[in-house]
Amino acid sequence: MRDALVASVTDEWIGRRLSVCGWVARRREHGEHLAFLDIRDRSGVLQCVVEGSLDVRPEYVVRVTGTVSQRPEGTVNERLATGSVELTECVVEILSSAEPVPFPLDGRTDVDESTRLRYRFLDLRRESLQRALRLRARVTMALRAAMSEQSFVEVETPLLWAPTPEGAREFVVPSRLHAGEFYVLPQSPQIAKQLLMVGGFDRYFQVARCLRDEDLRADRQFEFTQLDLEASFVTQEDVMGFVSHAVAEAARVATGEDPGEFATMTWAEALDRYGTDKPDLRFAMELVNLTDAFAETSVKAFQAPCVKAMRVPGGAHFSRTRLDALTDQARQLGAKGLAWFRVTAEGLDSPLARFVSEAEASVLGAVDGAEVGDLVLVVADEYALASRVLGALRVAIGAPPVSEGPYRYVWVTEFPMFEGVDDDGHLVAAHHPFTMPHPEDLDLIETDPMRVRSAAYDLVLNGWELGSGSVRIHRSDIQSRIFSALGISTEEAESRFGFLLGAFRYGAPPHAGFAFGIDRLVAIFAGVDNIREVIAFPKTQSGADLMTGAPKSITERQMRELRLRPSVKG
RNA sequence: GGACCUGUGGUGCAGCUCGGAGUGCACGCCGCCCUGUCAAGGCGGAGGUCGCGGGUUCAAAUCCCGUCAGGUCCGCCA
Repeated sequence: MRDALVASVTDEWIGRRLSVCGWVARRREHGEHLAFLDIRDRSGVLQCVVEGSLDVRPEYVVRVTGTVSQRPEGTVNERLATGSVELTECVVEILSSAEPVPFPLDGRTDVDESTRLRYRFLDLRRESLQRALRLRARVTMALRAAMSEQSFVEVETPLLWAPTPEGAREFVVPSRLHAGEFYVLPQSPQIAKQLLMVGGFDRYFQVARCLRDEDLRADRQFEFTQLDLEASFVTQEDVMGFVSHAVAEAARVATGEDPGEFATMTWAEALDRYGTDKPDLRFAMELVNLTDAFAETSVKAFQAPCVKAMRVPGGAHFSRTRLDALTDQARQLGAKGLAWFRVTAEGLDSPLARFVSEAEASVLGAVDGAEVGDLVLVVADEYALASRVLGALRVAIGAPPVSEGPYRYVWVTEFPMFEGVDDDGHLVAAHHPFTMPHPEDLDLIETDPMRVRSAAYDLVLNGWELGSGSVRIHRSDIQSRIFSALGISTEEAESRFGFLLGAFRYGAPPHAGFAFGIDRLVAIFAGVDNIREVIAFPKTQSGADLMTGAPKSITERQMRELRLRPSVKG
C-alpha cells in the first residue's frame, strides 16, 4: 500500500515516484491551482504539492502517490526533517474521511487532560505519546535483553490468584463456578516467584502487571508494570548487581548515557542527610543536626529531642508569604512549626533572632557553610519527624523538574525490619513478612525489635522510588520468630501462607529478589512528572476510564451467574 | 476519609478581587477569494444552560452554600 515512511523520503530519492500513507496534518490552499498537503505518519511529516483544488481536511487518512522532487530555490523548510524535498504531481486517494477533531493534535496546545483521556485514541496520535510509548518499548526490550543475558528466564504467573489479606488492597474477582468464592488479582507476583525458586528456576524474571486497589497518584495507577525478578543461591549484592545492570542497559538505550556505578547508602544515612528514604541526589541542601548546639537553649521552640536545620542557598529573598506557606506545609506534615533565619550582612533576620544566644546565632549563620543571602530553616522535634519535615521542604524548595538535571541512582539499604505497632500492639512489617533480618541483628528480634535492620533494599532515581527487594527467609526457624514478632500465630500463618510454607518444607533454596516500576523509570527518562504520560490507556485519580466509561454496571444475567446482588450506589 | 487548585463556544486563555446586557484575545470550524506556502494569507460567518443545583441581590460567570468532574497532595500503597 505504501512504499516508504515519510521521514525516509530524502534527497537521495529525487526523481522516484512513490506512495506514502498517513494523516493530513495540515493543508495550505492557494486557490484552485495549487495546494500543499502535509502528510503525517509515525516517522514525521512530508509536504505534498497538489496542482488543483483539494477535497481533504485535517486528519483525513490518505494515500499520496507523487514524485520526490527537490524543493524550488528559497522554499526549503529548515524546521522540517524532510524540508528540502516534497512530493509533486500528486494523486491523493482518500482512505478514510474524518470529522473535525475535538482538540489540536499539533502538540503546541496543552489540552485539558480529561479531554485527552476521553479521546485517548486521538491523543495517542500526538507526538508526545508516540515518543513516550516508543521509548517505553525500547526500555522494556533492553530490560528483557539484559535479564536474559544474565541467564534469567521469563516465566508468566497467574493473574487469578488466591486472596492473601496482607499489604495492599486487592482487586477481587468473583468465581462463577464456585459461587460465593473469589480470586484476587495479584498486587505483585511475590509468592509465585518464591515458589518458582522452590521449583528450581533459580533465575526468574517477568515484565509483570501488578494490580493494587489503592488510591491513585501521579506516580500510581491501579495497574502498573514491574520488572520482577528473583534468584536462588545469591546474596543481596548479587541481586543489586543484576538490577543495576538491567537498569543501566535501559538507561543507555533511553538516554544515551552510561550511568556508571550506582551510589549506595543506608536507610539511616538517607533519613539523616536527606530526611527521606528516597533521596534526590541531584541537588545538595543536606540536613544538619544542631541538637548539641541547642542542648542548653532558652528558645522554647528549640527545646526538643532533636534540632535539625537546612541551608537554602539564596533563600534570604523568600517573601514572608512564601515562608508562611512553608510553615503551613511543615505543620501539615506534623511539625509544631518552622523557624527561619535570613542570613544578612547585619546578622540573622528572623522573628526568633532576638531570642537566640550569640553562640546559637553563629551556629545558625554558618549551617552547611551558609553565606549572606541564604536562608536557614530549622525544625525541632523528635528525630524522625524533624528529619522528614525538613526532607519534604528540601524537595519542595530545591528539587529540579523531572525533565532537568542528571540521573542520580542510589541504592538505599538496611531498611528497618519493623515500622511500628498496629492497633493490637503487634509489630508491623516494613517490607513483607518473608524478609530476612540483617544477619547482625538476629538476636534483637525478641529483645529490641525496632532496632532490627532487614536485608531489604530500594532503588531510587532522582527522588522516585523505583522499586524494592529483599533477601527472603528460607529457614523455618527464623520465619517462625518473625511471625511470632508480628503476632501471626502458627495457625494463622498456615491458613494465610500455608501453601508457601508447605513448599518451603521440601527444600527451599536461599533466595532474594527485587521488583521495580517500569512506568516510573520510563516517566523519568521521558522527562514527565506523571506516569499517565507513559501509559497508553490510564485511569483518572478516581479510577475512572473516561474513554470506556469503566467502571460500569454489569447485566443482571452476569450478576445472577456470579451470585452477586446489586447494591445501592454510594 | 481529608486539604488545596481548576471548570467560560470545538481548543487554549482573559473576564471573577470590587456584581451591572455572554464582553474580549488566539486557534479551530463553515463560506468566498488567492499559483510556492509550510502555525500560509485576505474577507465574511456560525458556534455559549459561564460544570450542575440552591441561596443572597433590583441584578450573579463574578458573592455564599452544596454537589459533580479533573488535577496535586495527606491518609492509604506489606
